[in-house]
Amino acid sequence: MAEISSDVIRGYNDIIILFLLLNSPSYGYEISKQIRTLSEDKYIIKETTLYSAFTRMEKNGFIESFVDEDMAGGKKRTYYRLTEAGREHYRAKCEEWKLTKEVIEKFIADEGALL
Amino acid sequence: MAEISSDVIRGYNDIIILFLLLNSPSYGYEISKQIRTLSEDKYIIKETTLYSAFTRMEKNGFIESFVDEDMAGGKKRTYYRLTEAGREHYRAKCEEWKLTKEVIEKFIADEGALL
DNA sequence: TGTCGTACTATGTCTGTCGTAGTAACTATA
DNA sequence: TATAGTTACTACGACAGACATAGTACGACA
Repeated sequence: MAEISSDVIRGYNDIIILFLLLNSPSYGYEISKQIRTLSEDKYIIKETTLYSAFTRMEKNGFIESFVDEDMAGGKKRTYYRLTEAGREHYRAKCEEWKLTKEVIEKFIADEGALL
Repeated sequence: MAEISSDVIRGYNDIIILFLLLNSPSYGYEISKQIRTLSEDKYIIKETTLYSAFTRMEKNGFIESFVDEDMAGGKKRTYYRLTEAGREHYRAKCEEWKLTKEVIEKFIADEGALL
C-alpha cells in the first residue's frame, strides 16, 4: 500500500488529533486506533509522534490533561480535552489547509501532460 | 494574508520545484519568481529552502545542473534539468499528495460542527 | 554614489517525526 | 501454567527539511 511520508504529514497531526477531541476528551491509545480506522488504514500514527504531540500541544495551551485513576486493575490513563485556544487552533489549521491545498494543486500536472 | 507555515509545506517543495522543471530547465531565481506568481503570492519560497532543495534533489538524482558561463557581464547562472528519475519522483509525489489529501479531508470538520 | 534587482553560497539552528527500547498490567489461548 | 498479545504509556537520541542570518558580486538606474 502507498504510504504517507513523515514529511508530507508533518504539520497535519495537530489537525488530526484535535479533530478527534472536538466532541469529547480522549486518550492516546484510543486516538491512535481512531486515526487508523477513520483513515481506512492509510495513516497509522507512530506512538512517539502522538505522545510528543500531546506534550507539545498541552504546552501551547491547546489541550489539557487529566488522569483517570480509577480504572480496573489500578491502571492509569491520561485523557486530553480540547481548550478554547485549541478549538481556535484547529479552525486556523483548517483554513491553512484549504489555502495550502489550493496552492499545491496549481503545481500538480494533468495526467496527460506527464506521458 | 494567511500564511503557509513551514511545517505544512514541508515535503511539497519537491513537487513545486519539479513541476516547474517538467517542460524546460530553469534556475533558482526564476523558479522562485514563478512560484510566487503561480501561487498568486500565497507562497513565497525562501531562498535557502530553494537552493538546499536543489542540492538535495541533485544528490538524489532527480535533477542535473549545468552552468551558463556566457551570460552578459561574465555572470554565471546555474540551471537545473529534470532527469527521468526526477519525473518519476514527481509522479510518485503527486500520487502521495492525492492519498494525503483524502486522508486529511476526513479530519476536517464541517463548518457547522465548529460553531 | 547609492539603492535596487539579480543570483547565488555558507553556516548554524530549530522542531516535528521517527527509531529503539523499556515498563507494566490485564487478557486470551494452548 | 506459560506465553503471546493487547493496552497504555515514557525516555532518549537522531534525522532532515525549513529557516534565519550574513555575505558576495555584478549590472542598471537615478
